[in-house]
Amino acid sequence: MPEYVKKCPECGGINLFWDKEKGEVHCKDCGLVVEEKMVDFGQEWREFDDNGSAKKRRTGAPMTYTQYDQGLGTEVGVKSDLYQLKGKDRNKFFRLRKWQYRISTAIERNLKLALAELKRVSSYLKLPKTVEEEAARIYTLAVQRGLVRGRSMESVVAGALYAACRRHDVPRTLDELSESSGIEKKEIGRTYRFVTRELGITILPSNPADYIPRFASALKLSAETQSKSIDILEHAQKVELTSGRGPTGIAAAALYVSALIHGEKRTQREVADVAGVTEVTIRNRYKELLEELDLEKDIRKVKKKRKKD
DNA sequence: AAGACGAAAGTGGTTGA
DNA sequence: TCAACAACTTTCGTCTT
Repeated sequence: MPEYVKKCPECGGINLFWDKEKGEVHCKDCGLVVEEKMVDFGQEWREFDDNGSAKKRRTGAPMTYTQYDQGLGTEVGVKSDLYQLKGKDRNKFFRLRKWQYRISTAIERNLKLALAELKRVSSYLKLPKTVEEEAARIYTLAVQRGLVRGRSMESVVAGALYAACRRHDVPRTLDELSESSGIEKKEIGRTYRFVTRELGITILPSNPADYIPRFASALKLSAETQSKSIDILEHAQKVELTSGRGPTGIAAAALYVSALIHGEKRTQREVADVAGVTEVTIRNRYKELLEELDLEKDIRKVKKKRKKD
């Protein structure tokens, strides 16, 4: 059973499908993405009160990276244990404790703040839990390696989120991340590259097809147009038109062409806006697509048809 | 008049010497 | 570290619908 029952505003069908992995709800009948930014109904595990919340929990939290110490804190000895030691050992123990305390509080304080920010941005973009977890993991690693030094915490959070999105094939554009985090696009890109390189995270170039449903829905295009554009993309990939190019531009061009073919014309500007690229880029990709994939005949057909009407 | 097209110059990033 | 380079953008003039 779906979490809620709702009708598709486009076709009235109730065959809505919640793709938790991508954080999108789409209609299986017409392909409309009804709500791409789902509210997360999941249990809220984090606690924001500052007074020893970890100890006050009634139940144990699941092991999770969105918890600043993964829910499994370690303390070096408790006071009462210390009195069993003597002299040097005891001093050593105190020193250790002090260091442990200093390091961990510094890191923890940072993580606490950062994860709150991460959570905020993530819920603004309505990212799925898995992505949020991944981002938190990446951020935690980054802090432990001191990669945040010299960079703003927020930008690293944004970078981690972006990386996590990419890894989970839940593409959000840099623009979207930038808008929701208030960090400049360049900066996010920079820290994203830095962090992934330093942590040795390999990220596959994102697949243009992943962007199609979202763009198509923003443009209110039919399901046929959508699947046609995915066909085009697959074809384009075989001819190696896609490598080296920005995935959003290609996705946008494919969508533009297939909309044209299906008589659901959108202007280049409209498509460009939702895809976050310029008309020029669409034109360039579009031209390449036409050259390589002999789609001219399809387009001519549509044009003739339109003359008749 | 709006949209499509293309040329030219500029930007930020990668790569290779 | 610097220069060449590719992709993409911005801007602007021209053609098409």
